[in-house]
Amino acid sequence: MKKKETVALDSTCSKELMAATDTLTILNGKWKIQIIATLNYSGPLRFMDLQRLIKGIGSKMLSRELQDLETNLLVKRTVLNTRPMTVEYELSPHGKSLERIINSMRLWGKAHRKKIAARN
Amino acid sequence: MKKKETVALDSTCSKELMAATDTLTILNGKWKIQIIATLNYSGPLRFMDLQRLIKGIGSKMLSRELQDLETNLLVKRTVLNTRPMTVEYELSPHGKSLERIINSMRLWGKAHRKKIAARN
DNA sequence: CGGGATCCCACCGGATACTG
DNA sequence: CAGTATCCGGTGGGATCCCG
Repeated sequence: MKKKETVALDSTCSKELMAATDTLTILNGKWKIQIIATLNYSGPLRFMDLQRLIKGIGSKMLSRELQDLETNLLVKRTVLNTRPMTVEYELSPHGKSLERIINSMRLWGKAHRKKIAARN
Repeated sequence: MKKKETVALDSTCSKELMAATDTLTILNGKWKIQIIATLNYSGPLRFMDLQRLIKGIGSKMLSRELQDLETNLLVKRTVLNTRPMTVEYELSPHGKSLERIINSMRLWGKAHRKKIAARN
């Protein structure tokens, strides 16, 4: 017997496309990629260290973007029992799984720059 | 003599990361991915056909997003000599080169949904 | 048919100040 | 140290109307 299709295939298959848009939305925001890349490169970092490493970001934005990433389980937040308090942020395995995609985007972006530059 | 580094390698190598952010920016906007995927699937389409296929988009947004994509050389716009006028849009080869990335994002997005759903 | 012009609002993101 | 509160300008995107 014939296996039933799990997804209705309309012309654009927008149900499937939503997953791509989800990824875009999660990565969106002025600092998300830098935060992820910084944590991926440097390992666990405290709030202030992140702010120092990511040039130009304010504490409000850093805080909000980290909360977004934590909500999406990409970043783990750990409060250390010290005085004054310190908090460590680190990429979760799920967060690290973004490395391949970010790298693809980095490569495509570089190729794209050349295309645009050659456009005159 | 020593070749000079073209990019200063700070801890996060933000110059390289910019290319990834570029890609994000180009793909950003509520409808870009749908437009690209629709053109990729259906081939050349007229303005109205696109609007019919992409449920919910208004003419203003469709127009603006298409202009963005055209500026970035992802889409080719062709005005046909008919009455009343018709315009055809199609993906450029450069635009088609996004297919792999969009597909990666689609797969990651699906995996991410499961992760989030299992979070309880 | 293929858009542009206008209005409108929600949200993004920066600056500054403040708190436990 | 690690944030939150507040204010504020800019932009994204929808609705509607209009034009060649």
